[in-house]
Amino acid sequence: MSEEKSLNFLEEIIENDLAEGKNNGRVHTRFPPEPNGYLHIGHATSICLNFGLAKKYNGKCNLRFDDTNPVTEETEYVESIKEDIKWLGFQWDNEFYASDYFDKLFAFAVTLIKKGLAYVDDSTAEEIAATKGSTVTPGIESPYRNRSIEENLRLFEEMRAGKYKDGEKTLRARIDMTHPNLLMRDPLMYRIKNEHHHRTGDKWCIYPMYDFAHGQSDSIEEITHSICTLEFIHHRPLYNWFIEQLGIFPSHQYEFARRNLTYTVMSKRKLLQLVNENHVSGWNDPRMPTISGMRRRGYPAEALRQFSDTIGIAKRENIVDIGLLEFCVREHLNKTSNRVMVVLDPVKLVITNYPEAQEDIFEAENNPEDPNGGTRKVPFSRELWIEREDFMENPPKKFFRLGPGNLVRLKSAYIVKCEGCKKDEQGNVTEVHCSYIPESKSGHDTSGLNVKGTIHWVSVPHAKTAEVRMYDRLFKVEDPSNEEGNFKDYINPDSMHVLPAVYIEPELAKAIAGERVQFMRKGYFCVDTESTPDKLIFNRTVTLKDAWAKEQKKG
RNA sequence: AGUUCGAUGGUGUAACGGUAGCAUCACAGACUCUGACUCUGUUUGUCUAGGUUCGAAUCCUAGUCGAACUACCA
Repeated sequence: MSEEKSLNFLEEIIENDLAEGKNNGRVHTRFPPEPNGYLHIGHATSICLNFGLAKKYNGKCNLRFDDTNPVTEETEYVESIKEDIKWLGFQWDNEFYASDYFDKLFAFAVTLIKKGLAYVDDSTAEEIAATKGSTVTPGIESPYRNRSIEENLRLFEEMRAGKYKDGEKTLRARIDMTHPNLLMRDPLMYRIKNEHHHRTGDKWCIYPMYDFAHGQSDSIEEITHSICTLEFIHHRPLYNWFIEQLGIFPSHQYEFARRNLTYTVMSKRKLLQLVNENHVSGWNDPRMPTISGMRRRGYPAEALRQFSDTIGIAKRENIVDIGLLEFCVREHLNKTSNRVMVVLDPVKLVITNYPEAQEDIFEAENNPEDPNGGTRKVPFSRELWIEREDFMENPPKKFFRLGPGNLVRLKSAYIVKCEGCKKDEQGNVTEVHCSYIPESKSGHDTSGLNVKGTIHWVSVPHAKTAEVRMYDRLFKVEDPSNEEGNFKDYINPDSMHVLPAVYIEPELAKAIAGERVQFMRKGYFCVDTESTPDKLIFNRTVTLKDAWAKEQKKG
């Protein structure tokens, strides 16, 4: 019996609408990005919401690019957005562009002019701002507000025909300059931009403002539930006003609070800065909170969807702990990724009683969480690489790894007993010496020994190498946008640490780009897109939880 | 200051007048050929003050705190 999961507030609205027979039981949502940047994890939430709701209620979801500003928009962004949505596991029912509606929007504008509800204004941007008023003072009506319908019609046609320069004239809605909602004080509908548009080319030199395009675009597509973030709540009365005056399909807008994440920034403006100023390698840098960055980092789409589902949706301010995202990533990766042995910070282990010419080939389980995960062959010899941190000459009480006299299991191989180490003049350990117990062979252990610690290793003569990029949080503080000064002052200088040549078990050399594995006891890693068979590159997706590190911190 | 929205453990989210629940985090323990995973247990919360009611996180009033709005951006 499955637990009845409680509905979020949008699902409640939809179920009420359905119960009342609104829109003939139709549910139609849309995801409306502006193609001026790459999608980030916040968009992922919105995508999961819009596509998820459509799916849940047997409805449809459009992808619509809100491309009303030719200056900032590019085809590159359109392509990346489509790729990200598909990768997340969603397919849109229709692909539309606000620019598809430029003719209709122009006609809407003409309709409003004819109703005396829009006028051409010759005021400059500064004049319009100055007469806007404020939250406590009313605005002042433009001297051009009462032009005749005929004159407005003529001037608007002239605007379209290219008779005027950028900024010389605008088309404004004629609403109420004393309205408490600043957006209702004769908002701009059209502005002149003699710019080439990524889709309409040079057909237009006037472009509708977002506010004059968005609501009507939803209406044209007969979107039943227009879901957006909270900051558009003040725009809703304006969208409704346009829809009512035009007498077109009444889409209804609902707002939710955007999700913020700790240790990162989410605004496109800030992300663009990180890219342009080379704080990161690009929009898909694995440290970026973009969908493409997370994909490259190795975050599975399932984890992003799970995360979106877990954090839910509401209308209150929030900042979600990035640990929650990392939990979702680990949870999925734990079930799906193969285990391999990689030594990141090596020191040599010599098994003094193991013959020099000898080697063993062990059969190691790929994934203990997956019964069908299969096995792989791992070669073993007298000399192995192990992690430097897995040996201590004077270990503390709860240290379960190698120290003089200690017994430790070499994963998938033998139990060894530590006999000491070799050091250089500076006192650095150069070799750890052990003896192995032949009866303790993995899978055929008759030694009767029970050891507390297990460590990973790579056979020295068989080892291959790879570059590993150890990623950490991009920022040092939880909420960089809310700190004193510039958010860039809080960039974590150690957000990427490159290990040029770590030792990997030979089987791993076959890994291909995008492949995700668990480096045993170290974390989840993913083969980077820049990786080649000659030069393997791994990105650290996320660490494993580390109870020992925590124990040490306690001191 | 005005308008609008909001306030439940550290974080996120439920409870729709009737036992404050879930996830994560933290802590303790069990298990372990990954100090992972898994399992068990524990701590921590209704912004404040009044009111209505047998009963209030929920309804009412007042206050407090937070956010958004004053781009020819979206």
